[in-house]
Amino acid sequence: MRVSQFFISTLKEAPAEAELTSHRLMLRAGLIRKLGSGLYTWMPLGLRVLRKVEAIVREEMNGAGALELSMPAVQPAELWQESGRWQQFGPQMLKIKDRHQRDFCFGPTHEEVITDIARREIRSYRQLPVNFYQIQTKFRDEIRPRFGVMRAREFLMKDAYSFHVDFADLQREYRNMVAAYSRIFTRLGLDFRAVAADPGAIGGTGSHEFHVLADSGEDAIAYCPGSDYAANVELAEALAPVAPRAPATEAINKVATPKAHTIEEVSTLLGIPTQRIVKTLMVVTADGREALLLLRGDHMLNEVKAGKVSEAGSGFRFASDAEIRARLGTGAGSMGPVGAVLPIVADRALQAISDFVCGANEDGFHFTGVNFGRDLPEPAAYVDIRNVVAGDPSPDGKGTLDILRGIEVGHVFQLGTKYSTAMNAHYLDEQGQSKPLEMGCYGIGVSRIVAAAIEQNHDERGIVFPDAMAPFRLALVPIGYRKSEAVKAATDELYRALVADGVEVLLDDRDERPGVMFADMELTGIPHRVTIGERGLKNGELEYQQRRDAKAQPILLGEAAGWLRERLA
RNA sequence: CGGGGUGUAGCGCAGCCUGGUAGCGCGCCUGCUUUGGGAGCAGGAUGUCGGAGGUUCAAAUCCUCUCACCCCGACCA
Repeated sequence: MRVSQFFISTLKEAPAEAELTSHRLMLRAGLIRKLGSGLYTWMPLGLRVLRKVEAIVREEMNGAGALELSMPAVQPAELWQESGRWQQFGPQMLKIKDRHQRDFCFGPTHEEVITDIARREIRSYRQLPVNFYQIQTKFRDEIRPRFGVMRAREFLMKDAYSFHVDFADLQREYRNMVAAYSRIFTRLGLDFRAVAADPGAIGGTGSHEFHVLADSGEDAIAYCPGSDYAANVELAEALAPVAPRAPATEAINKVATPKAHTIEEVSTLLGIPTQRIVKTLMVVTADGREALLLLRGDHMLNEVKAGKVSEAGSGFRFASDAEIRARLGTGAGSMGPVGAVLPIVADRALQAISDFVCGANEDGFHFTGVNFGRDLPEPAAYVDIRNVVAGDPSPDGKGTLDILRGIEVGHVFQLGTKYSTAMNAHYLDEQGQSKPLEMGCYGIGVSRIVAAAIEQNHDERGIVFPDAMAPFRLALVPIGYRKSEAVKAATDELYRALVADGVEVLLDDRDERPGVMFADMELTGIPHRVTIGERGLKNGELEYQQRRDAKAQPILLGEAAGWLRERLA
């Protein structure tokens, strides 16, 4: 491709709205343009990248035995009412009406449609197992779209759904998909990690996420350097402390802590480390029950875990200041469990705490020297409701945890019979018995991968695409293409040879100054570059440089085509 | 949805407080010169100042409403 025949539209400055590096670079490089919130046009250059990712995903899915199909993006409401998700999915689903005022949605996912296909088409165990997938545009009306295509409302997703006679076969296919995903992200040249995850709203018995590792990632991953343990922090278990609780040595004492409302402020004021302060949070469940959650001051509440304990239930929220005052007679900065009449949920770490500090349920006062079993009742149970932190023991007992940040680009679920039961998708087994289909589902955020790859691979000059997803493999940059016959002749000959070899080469034949061409080729992340100039041609040489290299190396003009063919193979 | 912020030329921004002819840089167009790291000179085009209403002799500027977008939280590929 010649730049003069293509469309390159780079920017020196990124629009002010773009904060994240990958978003800025995608805009600057002209890969995408924004249409509206969470809506992006993929420009020709960007679309080439997206198609590369798509092709690799497709190849590996096919290779793993999955079958591609294509389902409608617009889906009738009836299916969602049947599964119970028409209401449950909530405002994130874009609901639309047709001319007859019938309800539809723009598909945020396709469990319902595929289950409908399965119940119509799959009648016998002889048709199983089967794994269907598609690569398709999805729409989720996110509360807050951000970071460009990283969290767009309209995005490209590969979604696969498998059906099985029993759970054992589902687990077999699940492992098959995990292996396929690992091949996909490896081929894409990404540094990634598969981690155990919370199945969340989609439900089911087990799930793993695939994360591209990047400091800017929105998810925290707990992993054990000494073993293969890795889990989303949402899920990673914080073990109960092994050390027994030290005996109480202090008497309970009320101290004035004016203007100290946060754990940090109380710690500084009293000169007591945050580990010996107990943090009290008041929550209200969806059905109006109230409870207190207790955590060590240096720990953070894990809302996913807390949502699973009965006192909090699913869908709890934090109590408002007014509710706290009404129940405890104090502000949020001085609340505590001593004398409180609410159910208490204590984190496991508190099993080992003694002589601690907590709010006194009186504005501007805290207690010191507090001990469970003496100053307040021992909590009925200690449960895991906190986020693990670096240095915590690994749940597999093989060392300590460390924390990494990642961008979720894939998620696999064992759904079991959740949808097949709700939607009556059954098959007949060998004995002629009707059984619900066991089901798995497997997603990859295709468009998000592009952003994640850039997040992981860039420098001050721009994008550094892994070879496998670059829009072009090689840039030819002639200097004086329209001035020097020698440069033009050498460039055209090399270009023809490379095109004949099937190399995806971009020839910058614009009448631009060298700096402009270099800057554009680097910004857009093309991994290899050959510069052709009169200076080198005098010695029969061209210059070759990889995107990550600081300097170019000379290559002989006569051998260039062959050398590059080998190099790029 | 709660909290914070921004809307002025394609992009980045100034002007607003203290009302009085709408500006700067980059980009774009033309010409000449230049040509190994985002060129120089000369000339040029481009704005319903997000929208509506109000105050005023006069509104980008003050007031009210509204819309859009961005950032921080809960959701997710």
